[in-house]
Amino acid sequence: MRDVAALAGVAVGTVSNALNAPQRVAPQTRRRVQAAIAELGWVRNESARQLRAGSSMAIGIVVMDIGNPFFTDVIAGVEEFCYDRGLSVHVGNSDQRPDRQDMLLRRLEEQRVRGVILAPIGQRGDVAGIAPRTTPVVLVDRVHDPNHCCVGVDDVSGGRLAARHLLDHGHRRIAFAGKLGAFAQADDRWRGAAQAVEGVAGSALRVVETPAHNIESGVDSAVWLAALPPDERPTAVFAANDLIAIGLLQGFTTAGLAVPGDIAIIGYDDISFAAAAAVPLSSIHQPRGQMGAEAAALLWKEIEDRQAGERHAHRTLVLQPHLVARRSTAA
Amino acid sequence: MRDVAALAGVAVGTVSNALNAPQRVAPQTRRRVQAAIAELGWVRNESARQLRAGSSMAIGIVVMDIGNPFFTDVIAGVEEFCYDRGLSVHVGNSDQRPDRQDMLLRRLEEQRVRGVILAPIGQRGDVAGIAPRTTPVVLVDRVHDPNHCCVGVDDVSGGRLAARHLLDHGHRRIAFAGKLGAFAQADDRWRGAAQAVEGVAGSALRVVETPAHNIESGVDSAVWLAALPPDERPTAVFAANDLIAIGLLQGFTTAGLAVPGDIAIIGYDDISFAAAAAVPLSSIHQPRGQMGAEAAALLWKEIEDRQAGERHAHRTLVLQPHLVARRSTAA
DNA sequence: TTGAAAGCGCTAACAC
DNA sequence: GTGTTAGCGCTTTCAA
Repeated sequence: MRDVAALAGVAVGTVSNALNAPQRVAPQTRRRVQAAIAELGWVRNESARQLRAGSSMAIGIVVMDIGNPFFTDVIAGVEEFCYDRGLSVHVGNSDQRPDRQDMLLRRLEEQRVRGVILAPIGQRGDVAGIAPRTTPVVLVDRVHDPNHCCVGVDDVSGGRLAARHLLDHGHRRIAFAGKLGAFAQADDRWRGAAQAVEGVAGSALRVVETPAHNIESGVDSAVWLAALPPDERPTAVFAANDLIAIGLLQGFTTAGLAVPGDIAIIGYDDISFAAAAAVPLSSIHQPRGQMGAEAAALLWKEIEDRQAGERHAHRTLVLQPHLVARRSTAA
Repeated sequence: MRDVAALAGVAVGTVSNALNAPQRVAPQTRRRVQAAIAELGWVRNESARQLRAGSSMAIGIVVMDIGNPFFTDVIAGVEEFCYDRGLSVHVGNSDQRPDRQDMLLRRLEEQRVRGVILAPIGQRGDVAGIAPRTTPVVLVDRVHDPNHCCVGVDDVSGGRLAARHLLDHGHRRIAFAGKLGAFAQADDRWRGAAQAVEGVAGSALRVVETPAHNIESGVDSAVWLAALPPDERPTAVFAANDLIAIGLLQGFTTAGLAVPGDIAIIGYDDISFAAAAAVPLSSIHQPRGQMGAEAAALLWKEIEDRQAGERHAHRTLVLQPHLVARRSTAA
């Protein structure tokens, strides 16, 4: 910046003003400064700016799996909110590894981001590696944490929606394919479905446990289900997420079972590949972009509250999912 | 840090040394410093560190679509390389918007990242918004740019692979579904396929132009193809990418055409959803993680060269794709 | 082995 | 409107 000032024949303070408070500097001087900047190809040093200013205009977001379309949509929502307000967004991918999540959180703190949005790994919202007393943290896809604002989706309601949809189409022997006891989300979805099924006489919900929530688990479950005697086999499957549902579709197709003719499928998440499947998959849609945007808004509120020295009360926002009926449950 | 020093009863310089050159400070003092840090919950200020040090230990990566599994795998490759070496990675998503790409590039430069990896938007590798004379830039998924190192895949070869595979399975009326004239990649894939088809008498490659490279385009192409008289209709389609291929499968399934019985499909990219389709899709696999890792390695080499004051000669790395045959071309 | 102090590039308060 | 200058938190000589 010294060089710019020298070339423009002004003081460094004037260069700074030309950038940060243009109205305080004469148009002519401003132009000379601009010209000097252009000629020298000077780029402001954000570290110095931040050091002096005491804080950045950036927030961080750390997700547990950037390869999952669900999270990329959440990120997009966050970005939309932030870029509209001139905030930078630092994206991190913990890739399901707790040590990496800690590392990323720690680095964001070292960079003095104003706050972070976290889609945490694991059941508990334990946010080791960051001191929430210092940096505000909003949890996404997780609900009712005493120490943070949260944005989540009502998974019990979503599970109920899915099961009801199947019941409405006359299904009585229903399976739930997913992993229980590991993620609150999956447990809630199952619980909602169980509630719906309990309300209908003669209907039953059977759990097909999977080792994970991925496509492969779905394929395996389909193979297992297809091997059951037809009069015992569920006529519909509710998958804990769309990846499982996609796997189920492939497994059933391979096994020669028609979807939805022989067996119906409904998934959860409504990722774009669900609609794109050979037999478009019914699913429970979560407002992902909105989740991201709301999380960013909550975070920004918390940041402003702290700044103003006001007491901040953590809030949990529970968004409602909705049913998207497609051909896989159309029979 | 002053507080830490005060609490530990040492000078700030000693605290700094305890962190950055532990061997230069007495074990006992070191422990006292550690204790003070823990008690105060102090977190180092990266801005100050950088400002003083003159440079960061971070690189940036900007991709044109973070929702595309292709790029998330590239990112994963970059992260693997960098985290192993203690480098931070700043991920940015230009979301196909040139202004956003410029903005992200500019911000990375303001943050004084050591270099950036860019999966650029658009045909030309025009990297406005960043001064490559200052910050090294490696282009990914793009080839032979005079001003940058590049890592790409041999798309002509990939196109040839795909077409040969179809020809080997007896197909003679082949369609290419994609958008030509917009992306070098798609044009190359078509060119490779055309070369292969030219080599076989009685075979023909017909282009089905799509408005974009997404699922919807694939569905529409399938509808159009399915409407052709069977003896005129191609018996196989080579899709410019897997999204189109996935759309094709859905379109054909809906139209009552069997894949691969009535019509075969081969895609490009080998994203995980290709293997997961109801009829697993053959595809051309690109070493995505490797691309990311190689790009990071090239970038790091360039950074070191500059640092050492050596002349750096840009290199282009062209990786070879390979065929993954699955059921969609199995007939 | 530790302490003292200069200075990285910038902003903002103040003086002119 | 513009110039001068202190100081943000850290690293890194240099001296003790």
